[in-house]
Amino acid sequence: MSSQKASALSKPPQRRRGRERVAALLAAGAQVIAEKGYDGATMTEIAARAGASIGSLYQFFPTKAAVADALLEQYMAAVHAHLDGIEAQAATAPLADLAQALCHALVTMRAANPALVVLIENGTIDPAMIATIRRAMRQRVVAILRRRARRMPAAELAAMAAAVLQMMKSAAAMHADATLPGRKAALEELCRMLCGYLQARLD
Amino acid sequence: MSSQKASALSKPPQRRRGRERVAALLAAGAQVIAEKGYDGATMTEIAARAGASIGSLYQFFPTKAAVADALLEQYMAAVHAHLDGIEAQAATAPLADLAQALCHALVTMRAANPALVVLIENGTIDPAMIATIRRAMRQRVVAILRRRARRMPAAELAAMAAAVLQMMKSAAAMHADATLPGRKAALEELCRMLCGYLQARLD
Amino acid sequence: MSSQKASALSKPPQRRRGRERVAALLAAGAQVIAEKGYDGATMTEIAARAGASIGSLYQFFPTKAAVADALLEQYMAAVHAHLDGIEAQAATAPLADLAQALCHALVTMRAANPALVVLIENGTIDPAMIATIRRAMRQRVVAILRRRARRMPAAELAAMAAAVLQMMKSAAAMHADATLPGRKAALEELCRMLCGYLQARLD
Amino acid sequence: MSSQKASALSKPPQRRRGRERVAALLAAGAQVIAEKGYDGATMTEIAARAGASIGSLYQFFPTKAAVADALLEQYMAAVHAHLDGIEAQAATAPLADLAQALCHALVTMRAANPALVVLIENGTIDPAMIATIRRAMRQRVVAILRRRARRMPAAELAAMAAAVLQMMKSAAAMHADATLPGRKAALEELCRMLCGYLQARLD
DNA sequence: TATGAATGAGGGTTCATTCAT
DNA sequence: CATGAATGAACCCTCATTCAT
Repeated sequence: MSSQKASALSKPPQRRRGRERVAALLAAGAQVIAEKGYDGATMTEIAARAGASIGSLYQFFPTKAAVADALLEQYMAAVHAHLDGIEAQAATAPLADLAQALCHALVTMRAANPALVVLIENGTIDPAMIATIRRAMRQRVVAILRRRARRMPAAELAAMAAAVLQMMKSAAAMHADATLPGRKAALEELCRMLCGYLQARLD
Repeated sequence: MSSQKASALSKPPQRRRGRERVAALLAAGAQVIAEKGYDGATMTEIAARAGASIGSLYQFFPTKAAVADALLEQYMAAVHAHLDGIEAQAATAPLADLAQALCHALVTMRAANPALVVLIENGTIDPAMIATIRRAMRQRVVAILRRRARRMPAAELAAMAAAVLQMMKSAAAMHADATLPGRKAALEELCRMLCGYLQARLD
Repeated sequence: MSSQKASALSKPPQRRRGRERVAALLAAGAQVIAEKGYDGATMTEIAARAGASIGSLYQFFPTKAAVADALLEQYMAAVHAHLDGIEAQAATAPLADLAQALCHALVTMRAANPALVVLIENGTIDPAMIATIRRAMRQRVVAILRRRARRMPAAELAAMAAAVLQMMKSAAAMHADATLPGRKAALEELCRMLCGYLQARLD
Repeated sequence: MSSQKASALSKPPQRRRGRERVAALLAAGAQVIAEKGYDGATMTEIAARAGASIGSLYQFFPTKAAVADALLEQYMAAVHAHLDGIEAQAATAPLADLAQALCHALVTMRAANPALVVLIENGTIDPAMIATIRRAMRQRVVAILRRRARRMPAAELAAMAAAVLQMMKSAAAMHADATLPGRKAALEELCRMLCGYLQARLD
């Protein structure tokens, strides 16, 4: 979003005290946004929930969008770390396990960061940034799949990856829907579908 | 509340002029909400885009939420009509065609009613209403699948339906993502996955 | 309020149907105003409660204020009729009875027309009209008292009347205060005070 | 809610600037409400008349009602302080003086705080709160009277107090009615009535 | 004449953001 | 740096009143 290198922070904090503040503010931001959505979240409440004043909040995040950006950054780092783990085992693990791992990946992330979806799904965030995020995600899945399909043409791989990624999102969505009866069985069903697909396409 | 079908309208229009207004307002509402999301949409803009005054809008829709409700109602009617068609052919059509039909179902609906997703996905709408809608959708898919799996136990059918429904949503989401390169191929891939799954489970 | 002779009606209704309408509208107006106050009352609700359309309401009352004026007129007629009765007996009745009658006068009126006070007390109504009403009331009380104090100087009589009028209002206010414990006893106390005063001054 | 006294303020001001603002806002609120009534008073106008922006007003008063509540609180404090003075002398002062003091009490208060009556009389304010206020007032008058009627039974005392309180209100109302000719004489008449009553009942 | 629809100024309230201490 | 206060555009919604059928 910013033209600078990365972080959405206006001035990265120098002292320890500052770093703690930022962490608290981000945590509060995640909470509030998860509860009320991006539009519903107020800077005032975020600050309050972090035990800070609005002034303090604005010291570190010059904009409401900056809070969201920072959260997104943080989240994406976690997601990528998680995918690193899967990629490392992708070449050797049984396909069934790979399917499981993929299905669980976003489930875990979403459960841990309920604000994630709100930020990505809702149209409020800069579309360019979500496009970037999506592209990165696809590339990660491509990389994972390539471990099992060394010579598949790039286009085909890309299509597969897009499909698989959707499955991963589906799993997360399903897991998050508390009103769904038999949620566990349904998740397994989804996983089975993915597994069958992978077997058909990769073996 | 009323003995009639329900409708979010405060006072259903009685003159022709009124009925036209309501239609225009609803269309405008769909447009604006699709463009800017529920929170981003403004009653003032909806009215303006319908060529009506703000007072006119409120004459028929007592609340911003009422506009959303009315849209949802309208959309769900369309979706159900569409699913009726699929259900009618479910027993006889080849599985591949069924898979196709399912994948296309929400794609079509979403393309025709871009506001739908905004309303269902964003947390702003009454959760109870969404739960109801979801339940209805699941039942529809269950009904469709049952035509091909007459004796499958209910629980198993339900799990399958949930998975299939997610695929339908995935297809719609994919179709809507303009930034996805090779979107057509990816959609086919998704459809293939669903088809393979149905064959494995229903035949 | 209007420069015409009297009634606040825009066009006094000619047919019976019309007269019934006006009566219903006025009754509805009284109800709504009593419940929600003048500002809180809406023309729409008044019309609805009378089973009429706003259009219809405006046909007879060109303005919200016109409704109030008409009610006031109606009320004042009733009050004056009531005072007529008291005046007729003022010369002969025992002082205690006179005190009683005076105390009850506004109590009765207020109970029968709860909108009265709202209209007179709240500053929303044309002050000139209230002034007129108050003057008339004072003159009525003066007339009543004069029956028992034939030669009292006018100024003294006026002062007495003003005081007595306040007692009458006090009684009505007390009677209307549902939260007052021992309301009945308190009212009697008030009446006793008035009685004592009348005896001291008139005998 | 807070452990402190209560106050209708959302966030009690902490800086001097804030405290001054609140005072100015309250004063403006009193003015505007006195002039136009509670419903007629506008938050915008209150803010403007205090030389503040509308946001500033809402910083301290979360609601229009909160302004009224704060005023009421302030007024009642003043009234009670005034009654303290009367109560202190109630035991020793001549009855005529006591009557005078009582008659003047609300006259003074009302003259100093014209918004008081508007708030108490008009039905717009939370009825529970006025009930509370009324009860408190009655108890104060009871306490005053008890100084002169040590063994009067509670019920009788209560009835007397209610009557006396009405007299106090009547005096204030009379004093406020600019259209009343011979207002001074009328007030004296009222005072005389009260005095006579007290002599009859307390001596 | 009766009715439903149309209008739009105005009201209360919110909130991102900026300032002064 | 921290904090509380200030600002005002914008929002949702109401309602007296006027029109057209």
